Amino acid sequence: MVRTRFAPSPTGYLHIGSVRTALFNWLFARHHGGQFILRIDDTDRQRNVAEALAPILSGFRWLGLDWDEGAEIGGPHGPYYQSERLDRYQAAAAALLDRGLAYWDYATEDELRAERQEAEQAKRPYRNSRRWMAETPDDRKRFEAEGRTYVVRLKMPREGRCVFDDHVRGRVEVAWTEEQDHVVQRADGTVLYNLANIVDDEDMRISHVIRAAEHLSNTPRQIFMLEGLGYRRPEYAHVPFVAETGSKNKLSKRRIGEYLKNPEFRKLYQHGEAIAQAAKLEVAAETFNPVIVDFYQQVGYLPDAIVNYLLLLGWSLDDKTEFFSREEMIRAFSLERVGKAPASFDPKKLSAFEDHYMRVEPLDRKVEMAMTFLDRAGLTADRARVRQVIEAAGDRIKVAGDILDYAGFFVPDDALAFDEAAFDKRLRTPPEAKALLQKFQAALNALDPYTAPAVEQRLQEFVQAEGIGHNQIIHALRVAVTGKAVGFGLFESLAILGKSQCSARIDRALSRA
RNA sequence: GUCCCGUUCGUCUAGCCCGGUCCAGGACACGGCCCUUUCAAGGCUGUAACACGGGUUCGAAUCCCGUACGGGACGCCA
Repeated sequence: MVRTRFAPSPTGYLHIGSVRTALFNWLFARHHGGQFILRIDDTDRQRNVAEALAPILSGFRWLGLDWDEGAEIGGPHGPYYQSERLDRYQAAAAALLDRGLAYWDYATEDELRAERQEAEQAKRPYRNSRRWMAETPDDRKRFEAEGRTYVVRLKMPREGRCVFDDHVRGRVEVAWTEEQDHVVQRADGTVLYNLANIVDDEDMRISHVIRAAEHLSNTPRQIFMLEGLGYRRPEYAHVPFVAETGSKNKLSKRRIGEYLKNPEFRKLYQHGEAIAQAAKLEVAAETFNPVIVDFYQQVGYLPDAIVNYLLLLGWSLDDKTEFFSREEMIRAFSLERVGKAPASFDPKKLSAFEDHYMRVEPLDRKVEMAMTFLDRAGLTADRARVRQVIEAAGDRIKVAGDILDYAGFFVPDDALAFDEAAFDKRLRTPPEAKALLQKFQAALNALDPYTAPAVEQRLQEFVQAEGIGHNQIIHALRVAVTGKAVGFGLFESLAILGKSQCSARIDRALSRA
């Protein structure tokens, strides 16, 4: 039975690279008809775990990555919060001591530092001297008589090699001499990640550990412990980290200032920022960041686009296929086709996926998404009109928040904002503009029905009768009724607004000019 | 410093394990033309890469060695 897991720390945000790892775990489990477990790597010391966890769980739900056991839903192998599992870890630490695989270390930090420095100066690799190692009650008494406190350290092998197979990297061999006597339990009894991790994986019957490559070096010490404790050895797959745009550095949320110097990254960010402003979103600087999944959720990206993009971040099926439905990706996914090199986060590519998915998104769903953005922006929008605008805008709406580019269709006529530069250029500057517009307004007002084709026909007749070019009327008309220099089809725009609104807006523009 | 890893068009990548079908395929981006009331979109079309140096071989993106560059891990963090 395949069982995979993802174990986020409750940090308050979901990093795009983490989601990619989670997605691979999810896909692998689903591909094999197994289970995906969402375990929470919190610690005793953390406060407000629920609060910090909420955005993470919300991100998972939004992306459609459902879990079979874990946070909020429980399951037969819980508890799924590390903070509630301390007794299990302590029992494991005790067992390691019992079996001679770990020892009580009474060294002070100063003593250890001195040893490290000494090794460094002698240019030889540091290795714990085990001078303050206690393995018997007598040893312990002696050290404790000196007022020392202890931590529990692994008594790592000092010869031979650790060998394991990795679904991504192939066979991995590490000399045990490369390994330190790692601490597994602190003086206060709490345990460290590596121990907690193997205990959890054992208890939760995890069959495949799919995690970021930075954990590769944790693997030998984990294998040492789990074999000593008689646990099953899971299969491993270490997937490369997600790199920055155009570099090989690990993508980090803190370096956003740096990333904004990249034109493509900045474009992605500013687009989102404009939407957030128009929609009056209260965004936290902490999470309003294209490195964090929240960002996409907030400005109205489609989860399918994000997931499809993330899938190709380090995985590919062949040399052609790019688009995968959930079913297709579940069927096609395999660890063997995960690449070994870091994959760079590419904002352009992500936008391209978003474009594609938005294009095939059913109209009703787009209307639904757009409504929430209009709502937040404080615009009272009629559903039928939203639908018309979305239809007319077509693929100009790349993310749901883009509906706010067409806010002009949802404001009262006397509140329409004009693009001043366009207004000057099209209405104030050309000497004949006002007269033509006024004349055409009269022609439009006589029109019935007021449909896009009818408006277009009337315009053709008008330019012929007047002996003018299209350009002499079209631009002025667009600015007058939409306030903007650009937009979707002018005739559709007029038809959507209707005769009375168009006429009122033209009146207002004329008096203003 | 020690150990491990990576390097294919501007970008993301396929191909590498099992050498010839690769004068390297796809996508995105970019250029040109067409279409066009603006902005998009669409159609056609084009530019563009095996990090470098040796070796093995009839033949190397693919195998071996070295160099350069980049990265990751080296915690009483997770």
